[in-house]
This record gives sequence, C-alpha cells and structure tokens, in this order.
Amino acid sequence: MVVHTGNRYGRSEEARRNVLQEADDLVVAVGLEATTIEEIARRAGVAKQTIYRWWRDKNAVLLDVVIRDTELTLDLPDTGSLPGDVTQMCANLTDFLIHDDAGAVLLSLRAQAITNRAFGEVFRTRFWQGQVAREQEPLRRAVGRRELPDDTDIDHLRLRIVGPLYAAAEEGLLDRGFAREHSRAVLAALG
Amino acid sequence: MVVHTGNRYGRSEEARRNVLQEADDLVVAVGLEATTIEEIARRAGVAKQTIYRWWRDKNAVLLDVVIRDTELTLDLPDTGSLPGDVTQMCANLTDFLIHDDAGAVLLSLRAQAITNRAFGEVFRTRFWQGQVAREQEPLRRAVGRRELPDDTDIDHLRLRIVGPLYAAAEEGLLDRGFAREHSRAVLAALG
Amino acid sequence: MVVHTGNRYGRSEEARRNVLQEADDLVVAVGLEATTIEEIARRAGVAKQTIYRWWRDKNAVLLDVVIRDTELTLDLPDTGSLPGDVTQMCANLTDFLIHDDAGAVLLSLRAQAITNRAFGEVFRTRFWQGQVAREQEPLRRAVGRRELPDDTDIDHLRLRIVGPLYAAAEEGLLDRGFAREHSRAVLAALG
Amino acid sequence: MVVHTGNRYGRSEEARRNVLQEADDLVVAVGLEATTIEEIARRAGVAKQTIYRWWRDKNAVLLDVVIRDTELTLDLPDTGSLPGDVTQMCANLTDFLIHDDAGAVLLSLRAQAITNRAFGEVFRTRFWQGQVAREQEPLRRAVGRRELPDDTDIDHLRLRIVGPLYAAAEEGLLDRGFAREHSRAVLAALG
DNA sequence: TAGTAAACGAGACGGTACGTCGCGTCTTTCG
DNA sequence: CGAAAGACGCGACGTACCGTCTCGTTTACTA
Repeated sequence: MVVHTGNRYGRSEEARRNVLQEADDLVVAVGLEATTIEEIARRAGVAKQTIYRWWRDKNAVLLDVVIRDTELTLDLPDTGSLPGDVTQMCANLTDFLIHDDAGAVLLSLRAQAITNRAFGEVFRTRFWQGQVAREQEPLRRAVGRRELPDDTDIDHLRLRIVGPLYAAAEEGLLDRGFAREHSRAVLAALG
Repeated sequence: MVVHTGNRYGRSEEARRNVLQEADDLVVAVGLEATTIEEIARRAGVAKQTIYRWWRDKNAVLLDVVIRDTELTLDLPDTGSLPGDVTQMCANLTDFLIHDDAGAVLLSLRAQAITNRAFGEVFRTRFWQGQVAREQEPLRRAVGRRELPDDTDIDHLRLRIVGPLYAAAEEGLLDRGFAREHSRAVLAALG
Repeated sequence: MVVHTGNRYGRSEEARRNVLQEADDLVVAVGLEATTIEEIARRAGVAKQTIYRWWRDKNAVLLDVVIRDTELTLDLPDTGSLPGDVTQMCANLTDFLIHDDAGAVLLSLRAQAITNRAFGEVFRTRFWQGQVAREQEPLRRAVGRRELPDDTDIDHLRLRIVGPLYAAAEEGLLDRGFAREHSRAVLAALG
Repeated sequence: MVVHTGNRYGRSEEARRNVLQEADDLVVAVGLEATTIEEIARRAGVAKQTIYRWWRDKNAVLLDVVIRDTELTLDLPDTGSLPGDVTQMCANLTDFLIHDDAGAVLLSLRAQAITNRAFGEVFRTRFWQGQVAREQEPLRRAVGRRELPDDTDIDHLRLRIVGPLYAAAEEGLLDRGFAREHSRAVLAALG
C-alpha cells in the first residue's frame, strides 16, 4: 500500500492520523469547549488549512474519531440469546465510555449535539442513527426469536437499557459493576 | 415591594428579569452555543456590564433560569407510596423537560457541563446535587417505609428511573405516554 | 482638553497616536508591502480590532499619517512672486520627501494607488486632489498677478515642476541641490 | 524553431507565452496587487509549479513582460539632433505607457519597486538601469555633438524630460498632445 | 522501437496574514 | 452608586495565497 504525503492523488495519511489523535487527546485533556482547531493543528504539526480542507469544523474532526473507534468496538456478536446480548452490549458500551478515549469524545459530542443545532443534525445523520440501530439490533433479534413479544416498543426498551448507562457515565457513576448490576435488573424486569 | 431601576439602593429588578427572560428565549430559539451575552444584552435592553456585574458568564445566567424554574416545578409532594411518588416524579420531570422553556435550558446546561469543565463544577455544585437529592427523595422515603430494602442502591435505581427520561428527551422521543409507560415498567420490575 | 482612553464618548487618543506612529516607523523600516496590520498592532500595544474599528485597512492608516503631516508641512505661504513661490514649493516638497518619515510613506502610498485600484480611488479623493490643489496654488496666484498668461496650462506646468522631483525621489537622486537647480531651470524656461 | 511542450530537453514555449500573456492581461484587468500566481496559472492552463520553475515570483513574471516589450518599443533610432531625439523619445514613451498593455505593467512594477524592497533591487538591476541608460542616450549623443555643454547634468536633464511624463501617466493626464507640448517646452528651455 | 529523464498538470502541504466575532474588562456620564 | 453605552485587549475563527512538495503522465531524444 502506497502512503501518500499529500498530492493530487490523495491526502496525507499521516496528517489525517495526527489530527484525529491530537483532537482526541485534547478533548480528553481539557474538554471539548476548550479544544481549538489552532491547538489541534499546532500539536498535530499540521497547517490549519489542512484541517479545514477535510473537515468542516472541530466537531466534524471529533465525529470521525468517534466513528472510527465505535465501529471497531460496539458492533457486537450475536450471542444467541437476549440475556447474553444485553449483558454483552452493556459491558461493551460501558468499557467504551469509560476506558476508551473515544468514549469521552462520544459523550462530549452527544452533549454538543444538544447545544449546537447545526451539528446536532450532522451528528444524528452521520453517527447517532447508526448507533441507535446498533443498540436496537439485539432487541430486534430477540423479537425474531420470540424472546420478546411482537409488539415490543423497541425504542422504549432500548432507552431503558442504555439511558441509565449514559446518565451514569455523565455523572461519573459508571463502572463495570454498575453495568453488570444494571443488565441483571433490566433482564429480571423482562423475565 | 419597591422596584429599583438601578441606583445606590440596589440592582434593577427589571434588568434582572429581562436578562433571565431573554436568555431563556434565545436558548430556545437558537440553541445554547449560538446564544451570546451581547445578544442577550441587546434584546434585554441592558448594558453588557450589567450582566457581568451580577453573573460570571452566560452559563451562570442560564443556571439562574433553571434554578428559578426547577424549584417551583420539580419539588414534588409526598404521595404516600413509592408507586405514586415515582409516577408523579416521572410525569413532573417529563412535563418540565418538554413543555417548560427552562426544561430546554436544563438539557442544554446538562450538556454544557460535559463540554466545559469549569462550568461542570459549578453546575454540579450549584444545581445538580440538589436535583439528584430531589430525585433520590422518593426512594429514600420508600426505604423508610420499608417499600424498598435497606440495602437498595439508591443511585442505581434513581438512574434506572430518570436515565431513560433524559435520554429520550435528548432524542426527541419523550412525551407523557412514554413517561407513563416507563414508570409502569420500572415499578413492575421493582414489584 | 480631556484625553479619553476609550469609552462611549470617544476613542483612545493614545491608541490612535501609537498606531499612526508605529505604522509610519514600520513602513520606513521594512517597506509598505512588508508592513502588516498584525505587526503594527503588536508594536503599538493595541488590539488588531482596534485598528479595524477606525480604519478600513493598512493603507487607510498610512493615509492618515500622510494627511496629518502634509497639512502641516506643505501648505506654503504666499511669497509674493512666482519665482519665490516655486522655489519655496520645490524646497518644501523636497524636504518633506527626503527628511520626513511621512514623506517616505507618501511615496509608498502614491505607488500603492497604482497597484491597488480600490485604494487608488480613496487616495485620490481623500488626499491627492488636495495635494494637486496645493501644487497648483502658486501657479494660479501667478496668473492672477499677470506673471503667467491667462491661458497657461496649469496642470502641465505643475507636472513640469513637481514631476522631476517625485521621479528623482523614487530613484534616490533627490536632494536640496537638485531641488535648487531644478527650480532655477524651470523658472528660466518660464522667463 | 522547435516548439517544446515540456520535456527533458527544454521548457514549453506555449506555457511560457501563456503565462506572460495572462499575467499581463490580469494586471491590466484588476491591477497588480489583485493579480495572483494562482489565477495566472489557472487562466494560462498551467500548473503553479511550472511558473515557480521558471520565475521567482509574480513580479519576476511581469518583469519579463516588460523587458520583452520595452526592448522592442523604446530603443529609439538616432534622428541626428537633440530636438528630434527628445521629441521622438517623449512620443515613444508616451505611446508605450498609454497604448501598450506592457506600459501599464511597467507603471505597476515601478510602483512595486517602491513598496517592496527586495523586488526594488531586482527591478533596478534587471530593468531600470537599462531604461535609464536608454533615456540618457539621446542626451549623451547631444553632448557628443556639442548640442549640450560638456558639464550638463545628464540625470537632472533626463528627469526634467521624463519625470513629468511618468507623473502625468500616473495621474491619467498623459496623452500625445501632452507629450508634444512637453517636448516643445523642454527644448525651448534648453535653447 | 522501447527506455528514460525532464517538464508538465494537478493539487495537498506547512505557513502567514487577513478581516471578523464574541469574550470579559474598562471608563465615562447620567439619573 | 447602578446603569447605559461602547471602546478596549485578547484569542480563535474560517479564508486566501504564498512557495514547496510529490505524484503519475506526456514527450523528445537515445540506445
């Protein structure tokens, strides 16, 4: 594979990687609002214009960070049963939010989508719809397997599962124990 | 009550009210990030300095908006039983988040507390701790009444109750039906 | 006289003076093209926005430098005769172009008016028309005194007088001797 | 003559011609300052690098435009007498400055040499010294013919002849009538 | 007649300065 | 002495060109 350094045939892979990396680091270090394009550029050893050439703004850069990392982490295998899938999903999401730098970025972007309308639209279209679909998948499969009734309100159930996890993460109360306990409680209620 | 217009005897009540009102309106109209102190001042017919004299920044103004309105709305009476309290709390919170302008501001500030570290600290200290206490109250009372076991993890339960509501509000899926259905499901799981 | 430092009742005199001074110095030091607004601001201890608040751009700043200094220097007294006036005018213009920092700025702006169309328009309207009038004045007076015929082509004569001075200044050939010799030759031709 | 389109054995004649042509046109159309290398390249159908391969910068391109055209136009024949030579020189210079596109470029570069020090040096060395020599030539010949005294200050006389023409051109007052009138007046003064 | 090396088009890159926006501070004058 | 008005220093924004670079193509001579 040929690595381009920036010419008519493609952008610089190195620049792209550095920008994503430093943007991620900065958000983790100082928070999203204090993160600036100029500082990302400075730390990535990249010209500001190189960032603007490929991304609309700071949020778009971070969206790429999240998209890259979530697709690796949050696409979960079919364990064959609803309890297994839900437990797995809670564990995965928890690990991502707590241990992965991109998890912190995700929480920030989810917040940014609320305070910035234009970005909210982009966030939902480019990322959140997919994330919602990922979160619905185990439930749809369970309906297919007759583990859940046909008329199950998928979104409501989905929010009962993940809502507390996001809320706990925002309050700093999320950890693996919380996730374990939570999936147990949710599954008990379904039983 | 004497209304000052700004002199040696105290601040102008009118200015204070206008600022809070216009700040609220602006957040609802254009979102928190697009809301600026200069525009608030312009629309409130108030000098920028008058805002800075009484509030640290934009977020502090909005925090006052939320504090004023939550204390009226979300302090719920003791209905005498856990099911009644939980149902009431979900209904109240839902109404606040959906129908009250200050509810939109609250969602925005909750988001801002994530992206802006310094404000996060203030938000937690000045508002969120109180809100958490309000949300815990029905559960503590239920423990007192022996409706819940002594070793109940209050915070976990609290997040299982309100987490989905906040998450649903952020996704635009929250309405009274959702709240009713949700409190029913949560209570069933506790039964 | 009250010296304002920047408030609703007027701009900061100090800022204005510093900007004009440093702009002048910079042009003399590094040339007009290498002079930047950012460097002027830095050296004047002034915010960039403060410059943009009062001047359209770098050229406008320098135009003010020139206007301020030419009006003091180049408005010449009526000596009572054409030879006296012309000699005086050549001497004054020469001294200004050679010894006054603003003279260097004038030569630069005269050049800038050629390479930048929009500024050319401003330069002619705000300064050069006045300068032309000043240069014509002695000749008009001479016509009034019957020292020159009624049908004298004022502009042509004016350019025969000052054209060589500007050209010599641009080539670095201008000095007091040149000016003295030049006015003598021009007057001899008129005699 | 072989026309190369760009290969190891030489540069592309077509590219060279197009660049000079479009640079010239652009300066005439929008002025020197608004003329950019990128726009020249775009209009000439040439890569930016092709320009930088052969010229240091925009000014160097335009200097070539002027050099090419002045050498054709401004090298004047010996008419045999000072009056003939001076009249001819004024007429030629006037025609060049007014009717030839390269004349507009020359006025711009003469201006640029003032505002940009580095280019000023290049301009003088590569072009202006030669132009000065061309302008001196008729006067030197006249000294040789004893039409002018041995101790004539050539440069001063030269500036008295061409200075008003350049100044008039810059003010938009130059035309053939002005040139004719001017050479007559200058010669009368010498008579 | 295929190989090869220079010039080419295209355009991404690291930079610098631009002109704008909003921040939070300040000073003046008025009521 | 609080308020209106608004200038100020500051810092980040997003843009425009600069001059440099690398890529893959074209083309004229060479072996």
